[in-house]
Amino acid sequence: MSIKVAITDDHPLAINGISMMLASHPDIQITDTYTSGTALLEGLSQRQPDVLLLDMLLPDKSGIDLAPVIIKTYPDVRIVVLTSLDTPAMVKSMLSYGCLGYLLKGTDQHTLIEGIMHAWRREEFLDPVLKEYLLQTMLKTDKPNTANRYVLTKRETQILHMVIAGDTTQQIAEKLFISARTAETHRLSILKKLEVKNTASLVKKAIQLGLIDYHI
Amino acid sequence: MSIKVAITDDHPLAINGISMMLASHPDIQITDTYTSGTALLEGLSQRQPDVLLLDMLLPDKSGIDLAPVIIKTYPDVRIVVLTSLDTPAMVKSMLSYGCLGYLLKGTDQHTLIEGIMHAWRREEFLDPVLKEYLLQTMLKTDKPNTANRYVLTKRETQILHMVIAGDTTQQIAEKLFISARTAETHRLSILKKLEVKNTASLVKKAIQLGLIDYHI
DNA sequence: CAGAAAATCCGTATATTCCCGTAGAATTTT
DNA sequence: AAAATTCTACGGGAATATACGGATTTTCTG
Repeated sequence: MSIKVAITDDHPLAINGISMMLASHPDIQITDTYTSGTALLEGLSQRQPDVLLLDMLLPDKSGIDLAPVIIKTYPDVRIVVLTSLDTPAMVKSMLSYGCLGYLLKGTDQHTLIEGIMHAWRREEFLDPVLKEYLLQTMLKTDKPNTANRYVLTKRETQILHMVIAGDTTQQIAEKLFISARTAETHRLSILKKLEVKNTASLVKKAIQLGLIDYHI
Repeated sequence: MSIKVAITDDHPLAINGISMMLASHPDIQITDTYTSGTALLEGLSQRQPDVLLLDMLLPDKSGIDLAPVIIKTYPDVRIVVLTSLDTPAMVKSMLSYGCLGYLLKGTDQHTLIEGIMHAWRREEFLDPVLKEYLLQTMLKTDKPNTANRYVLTKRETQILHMVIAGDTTQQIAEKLFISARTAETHRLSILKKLEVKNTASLVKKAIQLGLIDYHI
């Protein structure tokens, strides 16, 4: 038995660390490592691993965009999310897409291997630390069962980017050749979908969810 | 010659990776590893390394807050920032505080060791990738020499946090027992200091600068 | 202690965001 | 082809945020 594992993380340092943790295991074989979303998609078209360790924050595409595509195109690839992004909303989203595991980057060797093994057997597995944390969050909030996916439309995504770039509704309208009302409607839809009340929370949440690249 | 190196990163995985890269070097000795800002400060009060590898994003305190304190208290400790936060503003800030090196997490073994060596000799060292990138950014923007530190007062920082938490001016005023006008004035000061025009840009910039912790 | 910086307060005015709707056209899904 | 979703567009009104200018008290610092 040899489990083919691919790693996707924009930090070679992290890939290094993960590789070290897995190197000792006889049944695990690291076949590919990628540092960007495009590289990953390209590599997958060539050959598929059994288990894919996927980081959420990549330079080009976010994991939240990649996961659905990968699962649809390569249903045999089991995805284990391995990231530091640990908001409850994020975890829910990724699991609802069909990701099997969700590990935090602070995980230890034992948990990491356990996560990979579970995913390989197509069983769900959550980082124990995360499990505890989610439980606490659920207990504190009123709405326990909202499997929110935060799926924005193309237009909404486009406008979200412009909002975060600092454009006002008026400017957005001008740039997109639509009326300010329409731009406004989109902004409101985004606010509702992301369950926030104002622009400040919106920007924060969008960054939390990895919906946008906030660098530069 | 033995250089004592301490590592601070909230991800054990990253610490693992860094350790591996440095393990082979005969002159480098890893004396301490920390996963939080408080742990770091506590550890430093016991014993100080020659070189401190410091991540920007820590669970409790941000590197931008820690660096000035550490440099003031322990001037013998050379700080090398090792992070994925790579905005020009951020780099400028950290260097102006007295950090000697700035490396990206995507760095390779050779560069990492070079950075540590330079810092140990009290020489500045920038990741070559970052250098190139900064150059490009400088060429594109109009204002090349603004050594802006974005120093906010205590009150402003406090209010910035509340803004990003989603509070309105009114709510901030109520929570802090000040008039809405005052809260407003502070918000405007923050906008001016950070050179932005609206809340969306403010939140983004604050996160870029590492001024706030956007996790959870 | 003196001066500087910070925190507090206020008036007026405009700009922008947010909330409540409705509705036809285009696109995608079933 | 029918159903669902998305995109576009518009109105009225309330709430917030931004801009400009000025002023007093408190706190920090040399």
